[in-house]
Amino acid sequence: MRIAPDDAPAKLPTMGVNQDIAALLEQIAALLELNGADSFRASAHARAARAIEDHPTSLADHRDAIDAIPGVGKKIAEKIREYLDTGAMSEHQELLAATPPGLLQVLEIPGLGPKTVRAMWQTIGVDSLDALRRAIDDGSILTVPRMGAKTVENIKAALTFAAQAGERMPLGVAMPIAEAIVARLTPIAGAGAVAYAGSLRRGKDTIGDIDILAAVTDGAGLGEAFRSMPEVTQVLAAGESKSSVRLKTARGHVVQADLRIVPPESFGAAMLYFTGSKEHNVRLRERALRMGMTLNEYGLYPEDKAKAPPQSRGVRAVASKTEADVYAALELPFVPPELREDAGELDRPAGQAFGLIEQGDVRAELHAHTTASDGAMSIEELARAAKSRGFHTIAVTDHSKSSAIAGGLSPERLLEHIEAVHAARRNVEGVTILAGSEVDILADGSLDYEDELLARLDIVVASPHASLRQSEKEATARLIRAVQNPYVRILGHPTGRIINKRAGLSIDIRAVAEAAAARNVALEINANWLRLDLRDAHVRAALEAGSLIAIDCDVHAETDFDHLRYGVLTGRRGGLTPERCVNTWSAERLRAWLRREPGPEPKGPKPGRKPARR
DNA sequence: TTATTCGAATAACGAGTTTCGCAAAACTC
Repeated sequence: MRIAPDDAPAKLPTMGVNQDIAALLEQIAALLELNGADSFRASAHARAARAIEDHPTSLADHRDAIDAIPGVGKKIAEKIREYLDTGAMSEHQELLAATPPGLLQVLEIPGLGPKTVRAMWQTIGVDSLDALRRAIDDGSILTVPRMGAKTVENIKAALTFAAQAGERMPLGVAMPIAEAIVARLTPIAGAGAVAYAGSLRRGKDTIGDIDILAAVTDGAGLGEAFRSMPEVTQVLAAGESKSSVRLKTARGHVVQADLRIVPPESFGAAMLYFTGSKEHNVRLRERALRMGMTLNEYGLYPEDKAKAPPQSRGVRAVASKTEADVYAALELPFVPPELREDAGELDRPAGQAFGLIEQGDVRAELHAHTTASDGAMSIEELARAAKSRGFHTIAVTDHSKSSAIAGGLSPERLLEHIEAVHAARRNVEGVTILAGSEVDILADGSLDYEDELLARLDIVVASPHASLRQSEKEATARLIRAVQNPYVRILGHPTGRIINKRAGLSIDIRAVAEAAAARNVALEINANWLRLDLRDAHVRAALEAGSLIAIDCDVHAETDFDHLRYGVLTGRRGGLTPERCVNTWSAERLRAWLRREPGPEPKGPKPGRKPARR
């Protein structure tokens, strides 16, 4: 189905057990901070929450694996078991009883940290966003220690910002904004370099704020230009080397952007620092210390125990100019930005490259719609567009009959459509046009067309579109049954999530990927930036389970081909190599895979007859 | 709270900017 940004919001969190546990631990971390507990205790809970959020298997089913997760120690493992047994964590309940729940929202406001929020609570009883607004209005907020007129102004602006900005911004919204800023600042930087960094460069599916780095000898003009861009609504910081602004784009997006200026010789070290993740940087700095060096955003320096930072004392850096220099000096392989998450990427020995997929490797689009269902192009227009992008193969996969609002094809119309594809082949040379279908996976895991009809297709993409609020168990069984259909080649947008709008199916990705691997079926990364489904953690788990991956743009209009970069970024975050991605294969290899005999029949009662050979 | 390393004690990155109140805390990435 065509997914556009203006789709009606429908927030329906259907969370898995891991997500529930992660949310609880996250909240415990915030509550600990508010109660003035040891900050290391708080951050330990936050770290554990992140680890569990991305853990591929449900902790409910793998209780013995809990202690093995890095960042989860004895105490937190106990709390998780308590939750699995009782549905609650007593420490969480106690903290909640001792802390007004509204304080958690106050803590979310940028610029307000735990110390300040706690002070406001203890001195004037601010216990919610409403209470905070009242305290601002009646001036009582000024009686809080270390609270002045300027801070109050900033809080007011932050409240407005939070109301406008809402959730984290999708990758596909943030990227063009960042590129526009870079394009604007580059001429001003002269010989210097300007680049975006942060979670955007790491390719995360959503972005908190936009980070821009400039490497120039004199940055005064650049900082000024950045702060006076027409979209800027507020300047948060205006230092020599650092500026921070809030801006509102012409399309109404509200976002914070930071500019950091460093001397050209520090560009690599600064890119590392500003790209993050913070956790990755901490590991790098710890490693540097163990090797007798210290790493900051200006470079990697010999550690000499002096208090003042080395760059201010004219100490010569061991490495600083490029990221690769710094990694090499730390005896590490160059880590692609997408993998810098402190998720084991530093365990790889130097000299062993990651070999991740690149956009140029992709030679086929295997999920596209035409005017026959809800696409904007005819078959021939689609084929020519694919050819102009350098693809050797394009699959026409219009919707099946149950997707009525998307103009799904009846069996009769599908037969006609197959003929139309065959006819188009005669008119468009130089690209292979596959006759396929994006077939709905019904709630019970059966498909929307009979096997006899599926047998006539070159490729079947099976996707869930409805019943997206099933339990994890039902959803997993549903998808496994779908990949076991002998004609299915790709499992399309497996969870059906829409970023910031719909959580989608919660699944045991490992079980689904194992079933797919056994049948030689590929799991799709839907590259549409509102989907990015599979998501990064799922890709990693799928690869570990031995599954193939497809990256598809789910093309409905010509510009949808441009989404490919987001799908590739997501694949890279999951550690995807070209070999494991069917879209990178030669036309011959792809053809052989599509025509292959299906894998062994699943165990247990057989759902259907043996497939006929096509 | 976790991970690590002298196994019970210890460390857990590093810098810029703002604000408040005149040196230092707080916050952010």
